[in-house]
Amino acid sequence: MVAIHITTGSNTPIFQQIVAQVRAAIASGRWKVGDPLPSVRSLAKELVVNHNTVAKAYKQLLQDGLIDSHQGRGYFVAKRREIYTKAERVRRVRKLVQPLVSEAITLGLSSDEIVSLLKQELGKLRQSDE
Amino acid sequence: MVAIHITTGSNTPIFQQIVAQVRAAIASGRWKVGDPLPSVRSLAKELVVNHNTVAKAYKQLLQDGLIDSHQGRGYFVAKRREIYTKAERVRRVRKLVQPLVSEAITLGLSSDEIVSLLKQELGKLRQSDE
DNA sequence: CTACTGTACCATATAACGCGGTACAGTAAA
DNA sequence: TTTACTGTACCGCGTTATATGGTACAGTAG
Repeated sequence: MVAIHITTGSNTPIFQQIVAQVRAAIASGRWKVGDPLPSVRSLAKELVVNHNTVAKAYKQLLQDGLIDSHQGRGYFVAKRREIYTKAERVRRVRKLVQPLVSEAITLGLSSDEIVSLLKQELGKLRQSDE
Repeated sequence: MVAIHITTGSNTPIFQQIVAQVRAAIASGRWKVGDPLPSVRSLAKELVVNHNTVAKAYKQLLQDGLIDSHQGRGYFVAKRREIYTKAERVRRVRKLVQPLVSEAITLGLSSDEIVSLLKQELGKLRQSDE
């Protein structure tokens, strides 16, 4: 069991769906440092997609520093590294927050509701991160 | 002055950049109900893009119910309509919040920092909404 | 040796994106 | 009415992104 599922015919590319879900699995603590990821070929087989598509997703995660690769052994959840400066990390998150706020407000949600939803999602994470 | 600017060579399509910025302008209160949007052709000229690209963006915003169109007159910021049920709106926002949380956490931000960033962006909005 | 890993290619097909052009209907002011 | 704007709908074209299928090679572990 891998707990990754994709939706073909979606507006978001398959490889991005994989990236997002691996990222979520790591962020939530479901996958811990050192845990092996499903191999490129096995995950491709399970999702019924091409192995190149999975490889593309893993390549992205590797570049983001979220996973390590060991030729012949596989991919593993990486120890958290600071690949960006504090300012850069804040900048990146802000860039994600802005469209979220715009959409949520135009959808008719109140500020309190938005904050509440965020806290709710944050609450789903494990406290295991020091 | 229109206060819309795009970045060519970005990973996000031009028409989506336009959608996001119009949405932000409306959400922030900078553009109010009834305000005319720049015409398809004039905005296209200003951004140095094709008029079809702007039309595509406006079509999206029209479908989202954020703007009204009047043939021969132009586009105008629409009165807020509830085109989705409460549950559906929450569901949509949650779908946006989840990847944000994943990315922010894996980037190394604390929950408090994330909440703080959100509140900060919310604070930039006008209180003019009823 | 064998079967698994990552990794790197290649060619191909399809779709998305953006451009340029054309066209037509509605609106408003000269 | 004429003119100059508006939205709107096409068409074709080129470029890029996405995904597929195949092949190949190097490293790892039993």
